[in-house]
Amino acid sequence: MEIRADVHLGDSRTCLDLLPDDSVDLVVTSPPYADQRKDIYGGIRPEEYADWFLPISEQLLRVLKPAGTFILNIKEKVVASERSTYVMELILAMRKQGWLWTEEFIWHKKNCYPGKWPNRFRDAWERLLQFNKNKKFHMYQDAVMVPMGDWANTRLKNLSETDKIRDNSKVGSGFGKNISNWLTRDKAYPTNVLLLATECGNKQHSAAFPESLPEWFIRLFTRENDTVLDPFMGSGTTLFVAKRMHRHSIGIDIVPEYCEMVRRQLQPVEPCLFEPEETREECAS
Amino acid sequence: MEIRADVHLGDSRTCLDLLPDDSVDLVVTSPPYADQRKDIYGGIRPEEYADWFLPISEQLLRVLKPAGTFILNIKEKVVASERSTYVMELILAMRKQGWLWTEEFIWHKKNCYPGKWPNRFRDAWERLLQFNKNKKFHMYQDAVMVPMGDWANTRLKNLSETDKIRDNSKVGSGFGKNISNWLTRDKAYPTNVLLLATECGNKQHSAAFPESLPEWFIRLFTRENDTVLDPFMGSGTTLFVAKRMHRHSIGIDIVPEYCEMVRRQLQPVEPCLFEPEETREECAS
DNA sequence: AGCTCTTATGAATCATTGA
DNA sequence: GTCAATGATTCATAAGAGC
Repeated sequence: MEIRADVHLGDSRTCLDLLPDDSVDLVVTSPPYADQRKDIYGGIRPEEYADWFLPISEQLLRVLKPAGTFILNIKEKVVASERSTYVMELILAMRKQGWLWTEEFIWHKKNCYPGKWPNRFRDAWERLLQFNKNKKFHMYQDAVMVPMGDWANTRLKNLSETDKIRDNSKVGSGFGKNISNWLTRDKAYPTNVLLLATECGNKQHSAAFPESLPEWFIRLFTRENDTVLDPFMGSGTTLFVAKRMHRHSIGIDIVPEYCEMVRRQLQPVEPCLFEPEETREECAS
Repeated sequence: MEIRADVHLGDSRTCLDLLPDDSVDLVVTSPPYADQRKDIYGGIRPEEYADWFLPISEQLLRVLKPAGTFILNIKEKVVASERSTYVMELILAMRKQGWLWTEEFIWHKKNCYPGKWPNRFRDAWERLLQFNKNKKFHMYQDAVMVPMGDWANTRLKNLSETDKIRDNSKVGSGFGKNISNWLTRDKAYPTNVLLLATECGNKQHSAAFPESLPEWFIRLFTRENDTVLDPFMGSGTTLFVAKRMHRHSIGIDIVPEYCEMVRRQLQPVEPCLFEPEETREECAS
């Protein structure tokens, strides 16, 4: 079966109209935070954030399947020495819209941004809010099991001293490329805290989250041939991960350059081997 | 100078009247969560939680010094498959009361309670909400610095095995015995995520937080001879830590047994050596 | 392959300066 | 006075080079 990956250029406030009701199994996205990156997205002010986002979440509620899940990655910024309250106000408003606020996962960032201020420490965590349409939803817990403490004990001997000291609890994070290779009897269920590093690669999108983040939620809330939606696609991390995991995906972004770039990278690489030079260059870019 | 540790038996809603204005440097407490421990505290329903807590926070706002800090350890429970919103509503209400919501620290629990549910993972984190009266408050950041990664990398190899083991797992959360002995250039400021284990001791109080938790905030927000208040004292962890760190402390609890127990344990142990048998027993209990 | 060393950089925050 | 732009500050991690 062919795995689809559709990229739509446009504003999620209008583009989501195109999607049919009850057609998406998982929405996972990281919208622009309030007052951030105003050069690209227009910069939503904290006090206007809920009003800006609610029409979008209303559409998401429509296109999501009854047993589907919506994961929202967000963090409030500091305004005048206080944490903004717009995320809390958004949660309260989305519940009135009909969403269930099922859970709040924490992304504990191993390598957060440096800095020093007189009355504040470095911010090392973000929210991963889970919303659902119904109390019953699909959750494939076995797909994200992590190696047990025993594994960590034996394996940790081979790690550097730094690793031992700074991070001696590998269980509970739930990440790793080779999770599927571990045997069931050696695995445990993870917690609602995700301990992983921010991406350090040279992504052109200024706020790309690490691949392991959508990967974990796609694994947890979908199966093969399900459909994943990211209404703020950005550099396309969610779509690439979904394709690799054999899930259909839909991405929406308002920036033409992102859409072009993602479309290009989504094309299969293999055919290039049999095509003339000039085409090969385009595929390789 | 004598370090005071006062224990008041009674309800914080009325007992706090006894304390003068602007007299406390730090409030750190873990109140009964909604609908928890109803056998002891009466069990506050989630929808009534803010109304129940607001008179107390109003008193705390009064007794706190202008440059003081209020740390509130709390986590919403799950009600009907959803996270309750009473913590968010409390934050919004306290801001209207005059509090500044300066920061939200995360307590990342290394060893959280085991268990398995069909649509939920283990809860491995709690909120540590920081409130202040003013934008300017006392914060002694140097007191909680942690060794740097590079330091661990290069220097630890030269330490003995004993030293390695003894210092294990203290890094990253700002805890440890000899932090003050390390040179300034080898230390880094911590983040707003506290990675520490839940206490495994056989405390009689059902919700005792680990000593390192109040210790960290006492170190960060007070100096010696300052005053720390815990309006929900419980087993008295905050008071014991404060006394050990040479801070005055005030504890309030509605349960007579807790008050008696804490008063007993706060008495110095040395005099028992010169007292008759029956008194010694009481001190030792 | 392993190990060490170097380097770039990531949804930051505050104080100050300028419009 | 309010708002916007700039500079100073800072550290864990991944990736890559070199041996």
